[in-house]
Amino acid sequence: WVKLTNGLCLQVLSSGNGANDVVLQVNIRKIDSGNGPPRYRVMMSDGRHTLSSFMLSTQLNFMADENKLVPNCICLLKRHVTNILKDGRRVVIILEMDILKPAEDVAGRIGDPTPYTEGQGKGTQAAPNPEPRPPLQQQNRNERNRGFSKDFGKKAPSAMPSTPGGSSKVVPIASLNPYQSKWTIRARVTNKSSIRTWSNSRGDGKLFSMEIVDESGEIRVTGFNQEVDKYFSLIEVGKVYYVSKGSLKIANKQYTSVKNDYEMTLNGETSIIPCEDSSDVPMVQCDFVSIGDLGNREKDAIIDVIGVCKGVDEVTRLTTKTNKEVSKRTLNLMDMSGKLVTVTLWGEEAEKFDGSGQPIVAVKGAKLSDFGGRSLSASFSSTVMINPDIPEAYKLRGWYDKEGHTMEGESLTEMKGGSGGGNTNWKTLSDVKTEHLGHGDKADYYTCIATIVYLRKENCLYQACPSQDCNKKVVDQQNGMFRCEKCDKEFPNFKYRLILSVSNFYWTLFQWCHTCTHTVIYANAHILNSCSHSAFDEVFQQANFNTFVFRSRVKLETYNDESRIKATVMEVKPVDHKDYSKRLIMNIRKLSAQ
DNA sequence: CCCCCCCC
Repeated sequence: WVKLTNGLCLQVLSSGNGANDVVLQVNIRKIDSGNGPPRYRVMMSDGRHTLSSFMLSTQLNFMADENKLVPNCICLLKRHVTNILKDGRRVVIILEMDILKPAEDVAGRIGDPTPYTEGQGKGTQAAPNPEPRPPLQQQNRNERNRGFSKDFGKKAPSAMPSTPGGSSKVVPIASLNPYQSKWTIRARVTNKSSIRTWSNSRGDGKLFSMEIVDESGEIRVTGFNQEVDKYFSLIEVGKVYYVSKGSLKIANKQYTSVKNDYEMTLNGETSIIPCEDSSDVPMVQCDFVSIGDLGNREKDAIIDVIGVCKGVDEVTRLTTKTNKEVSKRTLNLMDMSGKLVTVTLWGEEAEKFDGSGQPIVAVKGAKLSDFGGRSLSASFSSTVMINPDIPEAYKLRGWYDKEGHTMEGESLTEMKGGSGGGNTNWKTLSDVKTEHLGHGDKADYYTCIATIVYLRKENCLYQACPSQDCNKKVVDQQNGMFRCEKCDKEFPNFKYRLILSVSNFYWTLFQWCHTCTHTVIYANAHILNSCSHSAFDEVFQQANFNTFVFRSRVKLETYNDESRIKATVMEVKPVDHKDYSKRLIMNIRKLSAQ
């Protein structure tokens, strides 16, 4: 059972743009629209009056085409815009509407509404509305308006330049739609692309795009060709502009996180004029997703994220499949969900990123990938903000400094290598044993802080293939040649490589990767091979009783019918004592809480 | 009218 919002039909008509939850009964007919898409004229009844000046916006045509929107059904009008025609008549374009009750459940026309005629309350919103507005509805309206007032842009007129179209009314971005062309918005540029060219079957050209924001919302704006020449250099990120006229079309949500159903294209009628007095225009609009919720989002979703940068990798250069050189850097962000996620930055953003002091990092428009479970990548339309001046950032900073920093956090991104911090699988050597790491199908990786107590000198050197990047042990052919099975080649020479193993009372065998070896013993393989016994011993003696962070891989291996755990050290790093202490304190807290 | 964003 639904009740029509008696008397509110006229309010819709007079309220201009925006959102009004008004319950109305529908009558509808198709009108002749020539070659264009069909258009539907809608007559609405609020139980008291009928108004025939509604039009269904074409993106809602499906409601009529599918015979859902039929005479007598009851609808909730959620969003509309009122156009004033040249002759002064008003037309209400329905932008968003839900069907509350299908026609078959409604016993015909409700009440005995009379047609409203122009002049019956003309001029103001003082339409006949004898019943007081229900308080709940008032509340709803305010919520839906997201806080922007009816006096939106009221401070603008004094500073308002004349616009080419002669329209001087500053309207909120949220009210822009394809059915009105005379408007001016006042908005801040939050993101601006570089100039890009394209060439395809439909032609070629150049373009740039930007994102602009005001108190009511945001919109993506694109300029092509002449508009690039006209406006690209004028536009500065962070500045506020009056933008008048432009074409609105339905946005393709696939490529943007901008929260607007429409996108704007600059055209010959457009004017863009800088606005100096702009402190009241917001800086940026974000709709942050908790890192803990990223698992519930679909792959390739474009989302906004904010977190504390718990760890950061070095920048690396890589060549893409399309032979393009690009810089890459990954960071780990943690938020109040206690979850971490890896975020990849690219290009200049990767190069200049400074993660020192664990800054708050917000990324607007990051792309969610399923790599390693869940990870994020900054894409061409992303905005990366370091310690942004927004409430969410201060809240997060406060939380992290007070309690968050003691949390290890759990990462949504399962890392196979690298550090990034925060998601390291820390184990003691006895944990490795008692938890039977390496006994599964896949190898296990862990990190431990350990001290070298013994390095085996025997067989620490081997003769390896001399070709670059091949470290396979060569077979001495006993004729002065050395054969590499991997390269399937014979060489007159080889290179000495170090491989160290260690036995101790915790562990049976460590095999050290070559690069790691150099961290723990300060000698070159060729020198070691040729130096004196005492010098050789000295090198090994020096290595003992040094403590490092070891990242290792463990896997059960079988040979000669005997299975044993083989551990290979993948990375050796000096101990970061501050970080180590923090982790110990955290562990103590965990224990004391049990 | 573009929609290209990479790598593990």
